[in-house]
Amino acid sequence: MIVEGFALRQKTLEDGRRQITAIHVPGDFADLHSFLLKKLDDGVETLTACKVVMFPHENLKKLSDDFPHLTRVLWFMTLVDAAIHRAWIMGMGALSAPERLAHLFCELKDRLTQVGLAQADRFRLPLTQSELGDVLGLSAVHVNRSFQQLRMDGIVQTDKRDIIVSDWDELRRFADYNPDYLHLNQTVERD
Amino acid sequence: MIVEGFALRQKTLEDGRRQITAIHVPGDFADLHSFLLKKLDDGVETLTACKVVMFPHENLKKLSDDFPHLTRVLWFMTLVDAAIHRAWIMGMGALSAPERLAHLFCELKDRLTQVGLAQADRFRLPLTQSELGDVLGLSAVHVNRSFQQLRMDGIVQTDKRDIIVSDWDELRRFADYNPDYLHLNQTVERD
DNA sequence: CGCCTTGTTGACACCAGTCAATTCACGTGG
DNA sequence: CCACGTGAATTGACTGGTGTCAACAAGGCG
Repeated sequence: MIVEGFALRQKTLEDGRRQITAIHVPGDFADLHSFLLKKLDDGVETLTACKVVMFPHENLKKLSDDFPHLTRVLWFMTLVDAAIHRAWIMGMGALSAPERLAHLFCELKDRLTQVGLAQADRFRLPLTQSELGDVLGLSAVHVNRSFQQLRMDGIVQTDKRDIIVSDWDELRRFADYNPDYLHLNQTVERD
Repeated sequence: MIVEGFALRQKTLEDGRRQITAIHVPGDFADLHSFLLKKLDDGVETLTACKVVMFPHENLKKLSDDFPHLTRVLWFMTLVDAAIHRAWIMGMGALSAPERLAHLFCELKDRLTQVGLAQADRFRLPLTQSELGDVLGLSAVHVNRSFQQLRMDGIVQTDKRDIIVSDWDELRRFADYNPDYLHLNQTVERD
């Protein structure tokens, strides 16, 4: 399923606590992981109106039988997903709340730029502060206070749901962000 | 590279903070992710004496050209890695410190049982409390206190580096643990 | 025996969660 | 056009979980 919109992947505990484990931006192959894992233990929820392109598992199976290179490209996409997971783990374990928020902004800026959905100084973030809390493992109130700190420090401005940053390098330094893990513009060699 | 021992995957920040993003148990294909991602941004460190079996990328390339089913099996293994990453994200964002520790114990018990390295009521955990802190995003001191709470609640005992649990179901309930994400015993269909 | 790593403990500071109230933005219906 | 309702953002007061620092105990090992 390829999504033309924003979607979230989340896990929910017995007592209602939930954690968002991935953010899918337009163009992402949202549940490619379910091709081989079959029953995926977490659910997907759309954030914005989404056009979805379905890809039946039989077709993927056939494709992976006949086109080794294309298979490697799809595999590569899931490996990038895993690398993003690791970056999030790093953020949740080692970064402060404002740093985590800043790190997420840096990542989304780069991912959205890749699909032409970010402007030079800003991008649209269709998440409420409460949802951001479920992404970062913070309470909604603390997300709000982290926002305020980034605004007071002058490294992030907001306008409605737009995130505005004039000096991305400053934000990247603040968040200790290194985009290598996204493997942007990398190609999967054919031979 | 297939490892016959314990190893850690970790990310390090500029200022020295580090976060462990994965624990490899004996039998894991430790850096299969680097096959297509090439430069992996995090490093691997061994915990115990390890025998390693190297697998050159050219061989993997050839294998994925000629054996679609085997390719899907390898792909599947990396998808399980990603599922484990998501479970860790869930734990770091939604669980308390003792719950996180208990959740990790449940996961390692199941993974070690699969390779015949766990006994019915215990398994060997070759990590210091400080390293556990870097896994769970906690300070070493707080890992120690979480240990004490689990011991006082009577759901975990320790003997040197052995983790001893008499009632796994109780521990699983405490940690809200569901092993589905490990996809144990699942096969990748050939046709 | 004495070092060195690991585990343990206490005191204290601070980051982050909770709860409740208020403001704000926005859409809807009268 | 305005009153109202709803969800989101914001604020304050307070609590509690977790980090930090420092000291000490407990083992493993040369």
